Amino acid sequence: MRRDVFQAIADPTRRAIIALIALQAMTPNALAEHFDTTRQAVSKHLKILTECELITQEQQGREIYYKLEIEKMKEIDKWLLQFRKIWETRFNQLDQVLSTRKNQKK
Amino acid sequence: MRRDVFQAIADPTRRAIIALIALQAMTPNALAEHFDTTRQAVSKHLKILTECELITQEQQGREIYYKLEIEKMKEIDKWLLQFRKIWETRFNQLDQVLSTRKNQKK
DNA sequence: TATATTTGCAACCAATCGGTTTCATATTAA
DNA sequence: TTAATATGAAACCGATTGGTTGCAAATATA
Repeated sequence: MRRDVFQAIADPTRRAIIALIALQAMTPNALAEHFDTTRQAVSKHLKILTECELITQEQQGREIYYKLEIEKMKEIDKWLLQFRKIWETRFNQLDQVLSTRKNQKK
Repeated sequence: MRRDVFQAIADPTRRAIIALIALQAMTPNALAEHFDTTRQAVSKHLKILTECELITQEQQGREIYYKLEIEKMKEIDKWLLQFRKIWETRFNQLDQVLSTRKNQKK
């Protein structure tokens, strides 16, 4: 069972769940109201998100509040770093082109 | 056929392909040497990456060089933005706690 | 021209995915 | 205590995934 952050955010419903509970912790029932699926389907998504430690649960009576583990989201950011370096370099190169043109105008 | 950037980066082989061609454009054969699969499997991954416009091809004789469209990678960065806001805010909050403690020491 | 190389595509396959319905369990309210 | 509510787990299902093998087409080389 491959279960990592990248596989977790591949599904649009899971991305929406993440975005929702990023704002505030929510119960499966409350979450399910936002989607066109059954509560059980949402529960399955929550299970997957829990398995890759993107979310944690907090029991409150018979309700369970799920909250985002924002630290785990940084893993994606970390992977992106290598590419951000590239596109920032290209931006700088473009910057140089522009400033060179400016100098030529002088 | 759902085909977006998030689904594309869900597979570890595809993430590796992206990382490789980020450094320099490569042919399917050259890429396949880096993996424990057939060239055809790599070709399938390239097709998926092409479909979501993460990579483009450039024919050179009978060889085809695939290169990364770094701009498309920014879509992931863009989605991450909403969460980066949160974790930066939390960092600032921690910062405030630390500076408050400093003041208390005075 | 005949042969080798590079590539994409089609057909097939087992495993996984995302969904459903049904059911069991735990907690709260009447 | 009984009924309602909130939840997770299991069994099932069709579609998709990531892989394979075999083949056809295009280009380069002998």
